Amino acid sequence: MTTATLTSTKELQQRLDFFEQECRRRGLRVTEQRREIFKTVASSHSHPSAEDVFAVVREKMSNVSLDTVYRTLASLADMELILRVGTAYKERFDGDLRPHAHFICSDCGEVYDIFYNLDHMMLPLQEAFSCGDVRQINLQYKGLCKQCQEKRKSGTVSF
Amino acid sequence: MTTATLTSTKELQQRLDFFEQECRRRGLRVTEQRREIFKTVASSHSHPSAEDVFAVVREKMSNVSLDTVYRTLASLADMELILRVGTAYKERFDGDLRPHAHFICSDCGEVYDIFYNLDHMMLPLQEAFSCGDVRQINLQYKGLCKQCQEKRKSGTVSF
DNA sequence: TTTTTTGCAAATACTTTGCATAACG
DNA sequence: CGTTATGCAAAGTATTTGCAAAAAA
Repeated sequence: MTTATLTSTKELQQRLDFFEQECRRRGLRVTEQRREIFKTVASSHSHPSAEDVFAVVREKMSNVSLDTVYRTLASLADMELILRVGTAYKERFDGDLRPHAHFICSDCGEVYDIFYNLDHMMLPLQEAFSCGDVRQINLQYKGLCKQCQEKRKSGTVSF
Repeated sequence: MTTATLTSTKELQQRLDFFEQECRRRGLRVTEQRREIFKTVASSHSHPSAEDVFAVVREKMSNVSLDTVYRTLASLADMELILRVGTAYKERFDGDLRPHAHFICSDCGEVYDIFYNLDHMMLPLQEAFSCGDVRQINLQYKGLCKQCQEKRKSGTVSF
């Protein structure tokens, strides 16, 4: 299995610079909390939850609050500076067992089917099997659905 | 975009038969609630949430409870008769923006990185773009990690 | 100085659990 | 009849929100 190279100090600094640049570009203020929260996720290789991030950041900033961590993680994900492993929405179920992918709207959470031959998705399967017993392959395309694109254009939402 | 064929009555009946067969094989009782909940998800094309399923089932069985729906959906997913669109765990974040896939354990929720060239994942992208503006591709392999496999073997958990 | 962000506390959503009764096999 | 599943109510997690004070630009 390919091992991830640990992020170097130089690389991390570059990412921090880009983070600040992106904040400024979007008119978001570069606060100590945002910087620490971003640094924590950017340098972690363990896919931390909000609570995990909170625990780490708390060691440096004893007064940071959990809701700031939630708010910041959400905005960092919106800015595409970090990724969500899941979908940020309540669980949904699918009774269609035919192989297919999903488009998931990151604004409204709507799920659309994408039927397509997914045989080539099986290629990394051998890699995956080194982690455990693979029972299901889940291919998701995340982004903004047409309706939410329109809403952002016309409305006050300005992300 | 390829359109899903609506599940025919015959096909649905076959799936219901298989559902009963699977319940019996695992020593689970075939109750009216389980049958209705399975039928609802199996014949839906809208990726319903637990609440959605509850609302539909309630029309036929006015006294069904939401916790039964939750319990049944969980066991149907464990039996692999239906799929979870998400991961059934709290959200986790990833600071590594290099393209890679994830193995996610359906028992403990642990996430493992799978580094692999994902260029061929881009193929269904055109399909996905008909739904909206794709910002991220998420490839998940779900199953049991090695540790949880051991736990099931040795312990009392018998799914 | 003006506007955004934070921390606190409280509220909300979603999901799970204990227990007595009902229902399956 | 013995065991499993259900419904009810209550608890438990995860996440979000309103608001006054603090901090960035």
